[in-house]
Amino acid sequence: MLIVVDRRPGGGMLLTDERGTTEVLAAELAAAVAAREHEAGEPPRWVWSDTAALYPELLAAGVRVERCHDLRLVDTILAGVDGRPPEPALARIVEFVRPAMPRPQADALFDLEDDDSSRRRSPARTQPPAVSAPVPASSIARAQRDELARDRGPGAPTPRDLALLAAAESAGALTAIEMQRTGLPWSATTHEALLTDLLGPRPDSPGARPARLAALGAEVERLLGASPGTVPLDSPPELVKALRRAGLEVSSARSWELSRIDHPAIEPLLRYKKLSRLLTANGWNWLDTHVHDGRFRPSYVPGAVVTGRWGSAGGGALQLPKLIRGAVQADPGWVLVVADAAQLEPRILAALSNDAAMARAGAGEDLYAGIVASGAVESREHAKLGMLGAMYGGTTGQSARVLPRLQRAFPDAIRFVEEAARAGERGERVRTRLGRTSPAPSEAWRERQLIAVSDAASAAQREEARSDARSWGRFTRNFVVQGSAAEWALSWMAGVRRRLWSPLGGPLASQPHLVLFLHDELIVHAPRERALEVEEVMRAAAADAGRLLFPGSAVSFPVTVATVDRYSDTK
DNA sequence: ATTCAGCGCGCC
DNA sequence: AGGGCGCGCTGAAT
Repeated sequence: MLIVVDRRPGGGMLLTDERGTTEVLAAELAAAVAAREHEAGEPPRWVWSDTAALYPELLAAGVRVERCHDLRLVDTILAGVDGRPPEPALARIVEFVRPAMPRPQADALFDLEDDDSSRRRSPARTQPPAVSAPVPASSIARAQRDELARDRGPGAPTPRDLALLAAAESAGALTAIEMQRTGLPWSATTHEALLTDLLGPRPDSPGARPARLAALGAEVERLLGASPGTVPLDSPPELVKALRRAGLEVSSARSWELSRIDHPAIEPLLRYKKLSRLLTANGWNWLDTHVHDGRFRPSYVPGAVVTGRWGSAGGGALQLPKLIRGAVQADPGWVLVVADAAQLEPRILAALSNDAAMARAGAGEDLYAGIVASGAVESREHAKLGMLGAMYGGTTGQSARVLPRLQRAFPDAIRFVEEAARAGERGERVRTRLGRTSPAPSEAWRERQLIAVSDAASAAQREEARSDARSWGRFTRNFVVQGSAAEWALSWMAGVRRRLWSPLGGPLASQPHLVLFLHDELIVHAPRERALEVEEVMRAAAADAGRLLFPGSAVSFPVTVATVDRYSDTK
C-alpha cells in the first residue's frame, strides 16, 4: 500500500492512494493513518517529496512511519546514475513543503520541535503556505518508479540494486528525523566536570581564557623568550611568524609539523592547541547551545556527501571528540548498546572485489590480525596502514612500503581499487555496490586534460593535468569503497530500526531506539532489561546487511557490541 | 558591519 | 604528492 503525501495548502496533509486524494487536517492525521493501516493490514509506504520537511510534523502529531520513499533523495541518486540534472519539478515541491524552514543556522535544531517555546519564537514557521503545490508528488512518484525500474543494460545498476538503495536511503531519512527528535542522552554535569578538570573553571567573562589554558600560554611565551601576551596563539599565520622570530623553522602551525621541532616550547604549545580546540569546539558555549534537557539534538543530513555518507549540522554530531564521549550517558535504568562494524571498509573492498584470500583473512573478528596471520605483513599496524593507503591512494611513507606485499597477497582487492583510480584518471564515473555513481569531473578538469595531450602543451601544463588526474583518481578510488560502506551501514541501520520497531507505537523514547549513527557505528538507548535483545538485533542486522549487499559472498561483517552506561566505556 | 577563504583539527 | 566531511577562528575583502 502506497500513500502519497503532499502538504495541504490550508494546513494538514493531502493523502493520495488508489482511492483518490483525501484532505486531512493536522489534528486528524493520527486517526486517519491508523484507519488506513487497519484497513490495509500492513504498514503503508509513505511516498513524499522530502522526509525532512514532512516527517517532523507527523511525528509531532503522534504518527510514526515505518517505511517511506523519499523522492528528493532518490532523485539525487538517479540523477547521478544517469548523469542528468536533478528533477526541477521536485525542487519546486520541496520548496513548497518546506516554505517556512529557515536557513540552517545555529539554532536550526529547535525548529523541528513542537514545544511551545519554539512556536513563540517564530510563529511564522507553523503557518501553512498560501499556495498549492506546483506539482503533486504522485506524478513525480510515477515517473520515478518507471525510472527506477528501467533496464539500463549490462554493467549498469540493476532495478533490484537501485530499489534497495532507494529503500535504504529513505529508511535513513526517517531515522535521521527520529534521532534528532529523541536526541542523544547527554550529561551536562559530566561534560562540565570534564571541562573544569582539563581547562579550569569556566571563566566569568565569555572571551577569557580558562586558567589552565592561560597558564599554558604563558609558559609557551616564557620558553620562547617572548613577553607575556605577545604570542598570538590562536592565529595560525601570526603564530608562524612569532615562532620564526623566535628562531623556529616552521612553515605552518600544524600540530604534526610542530611536533617534529625540537624546542622546549613545543610541548606546552601542542597541549595548548589541543585544549584550545576542546574549548572552542566542545566547550561551555557548545554545551549552552546544543544540549538541552539532557539531550544533544543535532540534525543529520542524509545524502549530504557525494559518496552517500551522511552529514550533520548543528554541533558536529559526526565529529564528537573521543575526549568528551563520557558525557554521553544512558538515563537511569537504561543502557547504551554501542556497536561498530569491525574494519568495515577493507571488508567492503574484499566483498566488492571478490578477493578470496582477503575474505579468508577476515574470517575472524579482526581482519588486520588475519592479514598478519596470512603472512602478508609483519604487524597489525602495517596491515592497517597498508589497507588504508590502498583505499585512499596513499603514495608515501609506511603505507606505500607495505603496499607491494598486500598486492601479492590480495591481488583482486588491490586491482579493484587500482581500476577505480584509473577510471577516475580517465574522467570516467565509477559506482558503488548498489549503483550510486560518482559525479563527472568538472569541465575545467576535462579542459586541462585535453590541453595536456596537445602538442602545444607546456611541461607545466602537462604536470598540472597529471596531478589533477591523479587527484580525481584518488577520489574515485575511495568513492567505490566509502560509498559501498555507506550503503552497508545504511542497510544495517535500517535493519536495526526495523527489528526494534514496535507496531504498538507509543512515544519513541519509551522503548529501545537509535540515538547515534556515526558512519560505521550505531548506538541504541535501551531499557537495561532489553540490552541482550538489542545486542542480538545489532548482530543480526549486520548479517542481514552483508547478505543483502553481497549475496553469496564469503566475506563476513562482524560487529563489536558493548552494553555500557557511558559511551566512553567501550574498549 | 558582514561575508568569505584558508587554516587547522575533530571524526570516519 | 591521503579519501570524505563540519566547525570555529582569523584576517582580508566587501
